Order: sequence, then structure tokens, then C-alpha cells
Amino acid sequence: MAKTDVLTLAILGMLAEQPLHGYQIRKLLGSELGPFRALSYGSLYPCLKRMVADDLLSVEGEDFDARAASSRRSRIAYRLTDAGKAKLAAELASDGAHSWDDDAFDVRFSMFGKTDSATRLRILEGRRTRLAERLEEVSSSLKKVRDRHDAYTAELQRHGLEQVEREVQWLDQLIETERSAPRGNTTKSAPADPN
Amino acid sequence: MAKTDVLTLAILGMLAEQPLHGYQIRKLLGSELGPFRALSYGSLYPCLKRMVADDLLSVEGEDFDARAASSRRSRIAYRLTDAGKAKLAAELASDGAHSWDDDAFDVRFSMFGKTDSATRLRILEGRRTRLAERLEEVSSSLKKVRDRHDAYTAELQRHGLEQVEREVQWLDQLIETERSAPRGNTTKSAPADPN
DNA sequence: GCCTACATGTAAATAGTTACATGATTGA
DNA sequence: TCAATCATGTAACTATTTACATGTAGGC
Repeated sequence: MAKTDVLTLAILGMLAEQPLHGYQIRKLLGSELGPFRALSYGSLYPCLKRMVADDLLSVEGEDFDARAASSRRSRIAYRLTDAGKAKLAAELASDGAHSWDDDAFDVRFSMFGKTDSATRLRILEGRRTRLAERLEEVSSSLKKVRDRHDAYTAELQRHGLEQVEREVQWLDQLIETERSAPRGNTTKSAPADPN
Repeated sequence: MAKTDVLTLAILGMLAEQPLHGYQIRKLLGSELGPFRALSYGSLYPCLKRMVADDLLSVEGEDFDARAASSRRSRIAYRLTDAGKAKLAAELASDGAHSWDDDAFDVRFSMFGKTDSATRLRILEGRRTRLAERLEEVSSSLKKVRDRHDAYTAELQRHGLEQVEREVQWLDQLIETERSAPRGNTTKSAPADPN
């Protein structure tokens, strides 16, 4: 799944709550997802256009927002069409091809409140498997070349490995919580506090 | 600094030790740097070509390696030219524009054994400052929109923030070690064990 | 004989950023 | 009135991956 498709999904998810302008979408995207992919307008607006062309979104010029009694020109609110809602629902119910990729996982995770427990578990476990494989791959390939590396390079590797290990631990906690307290869609309500 | 320039620097660093084939460079690149940017040949070979055109590298066809008594055809060994060595030395002595970026930092760090203590400290501190800024930015922008996010999104943010915080701690340790045990170029020798 | 790893390269497609162009609104 | 933020969009450029094309060497 290319980043663009991830972006499409993320936008679908955001607009499920309420219609938004492109500018607002960009800001939310910057704050919702981990640390913290900035997204250029050069990516965003073409993507929105594509989605409108695909009939996933409809556009509304102005006054969708009562606040804006004053004459603000040239802002466009994007709203999910029925096709868009259907697409989102389908994505949410599926494992989502490659929800294990870094970007895609973050987007999927940020929409966990809109999915059911079984899907959440599938995604968490898929991600965990993926990371464990990575760990395996890397540490075995490392053994073969260990002596070629000096102390700094070795430290860099150790640190990188540690990061991935921590990521796995985090997932393990989430999986455990999800198993011990499964629940349905929980939009806006809380999972058992994972801290 | 675009990724390509980082790649150029990384290649310069690797070839400082010994001449290598493109294929070997790719493998080493995959194992030396954190977890673990795979690099396609479609990036690598054009980059090597560019470097040859810029006179940073010279090419040698075959038999530079005594082992290869048998007739292995069509392998090309790349070796640093004097200009290449000079360029590497210049890069190593400089802060290197944007050594604070994620990719660039990893590459610079992996070559710490070839630099002096003062440069190492400049780079570590620059990186630390950069990350601290990121932390600041993000947590302040988060405060403004906190209530719009559900529990999963909040958890994702918490986790992202924690990762960056840990990275800062790691740097602090390295900086402390570097300060308490400064030393010159340490190619192939060890820094105080940072574990 | 076949699979895996070694080995080099290019063309086409894809993705993404930067810089530009434009203009309104808000608050100091 | 000046700066910041809101707001939309495109064109040119840069970067990068994927798929293809081609062949050797070593082990089972």
C-alpha cells in the first residue's frame, strides 16, 4: 500500500467524524499520527481531488459552518459520500492489505475506535509478527558481519535493535489488554488504560 | 541534504576502508545502518556512476581481489580517488549540513570512529537540540487539539512522544560519555562501552 | 537440473517536495 | 499597517522503487 493510499484511508477516517477543509485535514494529520509526518499541500490537494473524482468525497463551498456568518471566501468543505462511507467501512473490517507497514499501521491504529475487537487483534498481531520477522532478519544478518563494524556502528545497531524490541513489547501490552478486555466499537470511549 | 547525498557520504565512508563492489556496498548498507533501510540497485548504481563522473571514485574491473583466481566476470570494484578522500575528510571535519536529520545522523554516527571528539560532540548536540525542538513542537501542538482525539489516538501519540524522549536520553548518555572520555580518531578501536 | 546468491545495470512508473501564485482574516 | 494564520492550488523538480534484462557460480 503506497503512502498515497494510506493517506486516502486516513482522510476517510477523519471525515467520518465531520466535514473538514483541506487545511484542517493537514493540521489534524500532523497531530494525530505519531511523530509526525508533515504532509505537503502538493500531496494533499491532488489526493482530495482524486477522491472527489472517485466519488468518495463531495465538496461544499462555504457556509456549511454556522460560525462563518462573515464572508469567508474560497474554503471548501469535504464530506464523505455514501460510497466513501462504504469504502471506509470495508477498509475498517478488513485486515487492510499491509496494515503491518509502519505508516499504514499508525493510520489503522488511530482508527481503532471505529473497529471491532477481532479486527484490532488481527492487526496488532500482524504487526507484531512483522516486527519479529524484522528482528530475526536483522540480528541474523548482523552476526555474519559483526567483526567488520567498529564500536560506534555496533552501538548504532544495538540501539536500532532495541527500538524494534521495545516496539514489540508495546504491541504485546496492547494485545494483552485487547484480549483481557475485548469490546466492540468504542468510538470516543476508552480502552483499558495501557500505561 | 537529500537522501542521495547521504548515500554519497555513506559510500565514501565505506570505501575508506577498502574497495568494494556495488553489490557488497548494498549489503553493508543494509546491515550497518539502524533498522535498516534497504536500498534498491536503481538508486545505488546511478549514484556510483555519478560519483565516478565527479571523480570521487575510480573503477577497477576484476582481479583486485586475490581470492578471485577463478574467472568471475563483470564485477566492478570501486575505490576512492584522492578527490574522494579529500571530500570525505572535508565532510568528516564539518558539522555536515543537516547532520541532525534522521538518515544523515545515522550515517554520520556510523563514521564517528573516523572523526575527532569535537566534531562528534557537535553532531550529538546538534541532533539532541533538533529532537528536543521536535518534542516541544509536538507536545505543544498536541495540547491544542487533545480533546478531539480518542483513547487510541492518544495512546499512539503518547507512544510516539516516548520514542523521541528515549532517543534524547540515548543521546544524553552518548554526550556524557564523549565528554568524560574524549579521544581523537578511534578507527577500529572502542569508545567507552555505552551499554 | 535447479535454486540461491552473486553481480550489474536501465527504463518506466510512482511518489513526493518545493517553490510559486494568490488572496482573505485576525489581532497586535 | 504589518505579521501571522487561514486557505487553495499547480508546475517543475527530485527522488526512489519496480520491473525488467542478463548472466555467473556454488551447493544440493
